[in-house]
Amino acid sequence: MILRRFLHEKSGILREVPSKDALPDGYNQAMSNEAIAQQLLELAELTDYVGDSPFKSRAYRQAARTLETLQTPIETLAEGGAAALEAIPGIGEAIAEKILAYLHTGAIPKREQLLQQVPRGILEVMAVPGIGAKTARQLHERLGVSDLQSLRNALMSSAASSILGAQKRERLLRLVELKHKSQRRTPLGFALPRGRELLQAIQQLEGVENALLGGSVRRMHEDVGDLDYLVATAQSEQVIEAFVRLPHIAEVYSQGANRAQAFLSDGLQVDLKTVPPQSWGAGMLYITGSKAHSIRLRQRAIEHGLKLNEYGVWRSGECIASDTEEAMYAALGLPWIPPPLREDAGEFEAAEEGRLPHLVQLAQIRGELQSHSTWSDGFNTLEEMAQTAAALGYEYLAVTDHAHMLGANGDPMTAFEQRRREIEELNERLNGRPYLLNAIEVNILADGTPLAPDAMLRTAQLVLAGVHDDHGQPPEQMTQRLLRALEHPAVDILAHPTGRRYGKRPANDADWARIFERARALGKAVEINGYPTRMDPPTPIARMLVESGAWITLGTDAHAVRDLQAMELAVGLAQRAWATPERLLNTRSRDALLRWLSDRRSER
DNA sequence: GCCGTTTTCGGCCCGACTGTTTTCAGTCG
Repeated sequence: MILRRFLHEKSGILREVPSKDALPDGYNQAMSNEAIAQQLLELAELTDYVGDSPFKSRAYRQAARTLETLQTPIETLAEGGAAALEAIPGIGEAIAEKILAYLHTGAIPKREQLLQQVPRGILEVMAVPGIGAKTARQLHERLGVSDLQSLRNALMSSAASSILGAQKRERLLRLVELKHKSQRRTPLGFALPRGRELLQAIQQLEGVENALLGGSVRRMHEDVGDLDYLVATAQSEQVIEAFVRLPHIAEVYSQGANRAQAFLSDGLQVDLKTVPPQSWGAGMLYITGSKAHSIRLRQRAIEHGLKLNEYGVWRSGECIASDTEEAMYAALGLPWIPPPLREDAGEFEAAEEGRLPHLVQLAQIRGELQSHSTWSDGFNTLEEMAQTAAALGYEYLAVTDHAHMLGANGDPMTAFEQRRREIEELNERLNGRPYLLNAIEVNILADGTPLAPDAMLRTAQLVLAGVHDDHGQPPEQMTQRLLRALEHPAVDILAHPTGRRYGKRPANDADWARIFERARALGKAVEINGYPTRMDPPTPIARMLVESGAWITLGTDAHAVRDLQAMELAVGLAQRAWATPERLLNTRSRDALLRWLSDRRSER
C-alpha cells in the first residue's frame, strides 16, 4: 500500500531488521546490508525534508536498493576498503565513506547530524500518503507538527486550513487512521490468495479484456506492500468506476481515467492501472516492476535512442513494440527476463551475456520434503497428508514429524516404530502413490547436538535438523552450532536455516557462506522453506545458498493438508534466488532421491 | 551523490492524479 510501500521504499521504518540494540559487535552479514540500507533510506528522507538536492536522496535510495539485493555481506566487501565498495554500481566515494563509518561506529554521521535538525517524528509524518517533504516542512514550520499525534491534532483543528484545503485535510485524517491497520508488509503467502480472489472479481468487470496481478506478487517477493493490477480495456473509465465500487474496496485514495488507488478494509493497498489492449505487454512490464528494473530498462531505451513507457517502446514517436513482454524486451535487445529476477540485481548483465538461469518451475517438483502429521504437531493424519500429496501429483512425501514429540507420553522409539509400521502399511495400500518416507525433523540444541535417540537418527530414512529455540545467539556461536549439526553423520538436511518468522523474530545471524560451503563439501542439503510465515532463508541468503553449489531441498513445513499448497511459495523463493532444477532434490524422481539418500548413508 | 567509447560537468525514467497560497507543483508508483 502507499503507506507501507512508502515506509518500505523511502524510509524503511517498518522493515524487519534487528533493532540497533540487537546489533552488537558482530552483525549478521546479509542483515547488516539491510540495516545499512535502512539508514540510507532514512538519510534520503531527511535530505528531502531539509531541501537538499533531490538527486542526492535519489542516490541514497538507489544505493539502499542495491544493498538490499546484494548477496555478498557488506563486511566482506568492506575488507577491500573504500575502493571495493565503490566498485558496486551506485556507490561512490561519499556513500562508501558512509558505509565504512556505519560499520566502524554503528552510525552514519550525516544522518545523525540531520536528525538533530529535524523534529523527532517527522519521518512518520512523511510516511502518511500524500504528505511529502515540502508539506511536512510547512506543517512543522507553521503549525508545529512534529509527529503523528500532533499531525492528527492539527488536521482536526481549523489551524491547518491555512495550509491545506478541506478535502485534503479530510483525506489525510482518514489515511492517518488507516496507518494503524497497515503496520507491516504482508507475507506473500497471505497476499497471494487474496490477490487472486480480487483478480477474479476484476476479470469479471464489464469491458475488461485481460487482467493481471503484477507487482511484487508476480515477482514472488517474500512480502508485499500492495496488490498491483493491470487491465487491458478499451473502456478505461467505466472499468475504473466499476473497480472502485467492488465490495472489496473500503477506501478510494485516487481515481482517474487510467488509474485508481484504493485500500481494502484491513489497510492493504490496491492499485489498478489500465492500458489499451495493444499495450498489454508494455503494461505488464510496467505493472510488474521492480522500480529499479524499470529504471534500468528506460535508461537502456534512451541509450538506444528509444523511449520506454507503459504503452510501448517508441522510436521518434512511432511505437515499435507493445503487445507482449517478449516483444518489449526484444526491442531493447534483451531476452525475456522472468519476473522473480527483475530486481536490477545482475539480471541485465546475465541477459546480455546469455547466462540467464532456467529457473526451477512448480511443475518440475516431484515431491514434498518437509511435512508433519498427527504423530507430532500436525492437524491431519498420515493418510490425509498422503492423499493430498497424491492429488498434487507427487511421487513422494517425506513425513518429518518432530522427533521430540513422538510418543510424548511414553517411549519415543516405540512411537517411532508404530509410525514406521503405519507408513509401511500406507505405502502398500496406496501403491507408493505417493511413496511416504519415514523421516524426522530434529531440534538442534544450543551446542549443535541433534535432539533425538541415536536409534531413531540411525534408522530414519531422512533426517532434517533445524533450530527451534535458543535463537539470537551471537553469530559465531550460531555458526558453530549449525556446522556441528551438519557434521552429525545422521543429518541430511539443514531445515529453515535462519529461523526467521514474520512478526516474531528476525533471521538468526551466522556466517552463511561458511555453512553452505560445508554443506556442499559434506554432500548435504539446505532447505528453502516455503511456510508462509517463514520463507526461510530470506532472498539474499537464499541466493548465497544457490551460488554455494550445495544441494537444496524445498519444503512447505506443512502442518495440515492445505499447507502443502505452499510449495508454490518455496518455488518462488528459489526462483528469486536464481535456482535451477539441477541442485534441487525435489526435482528428482523417487528412485533418484532414494539413491541420493543411500549414497550418503553408505558414506557414514 | 553518481556517472561517462559522445561527457570529470551536466545530466539524472516516465507518466498519472490531486488540488488550487500553486493552472503547475507536489506526490506517488
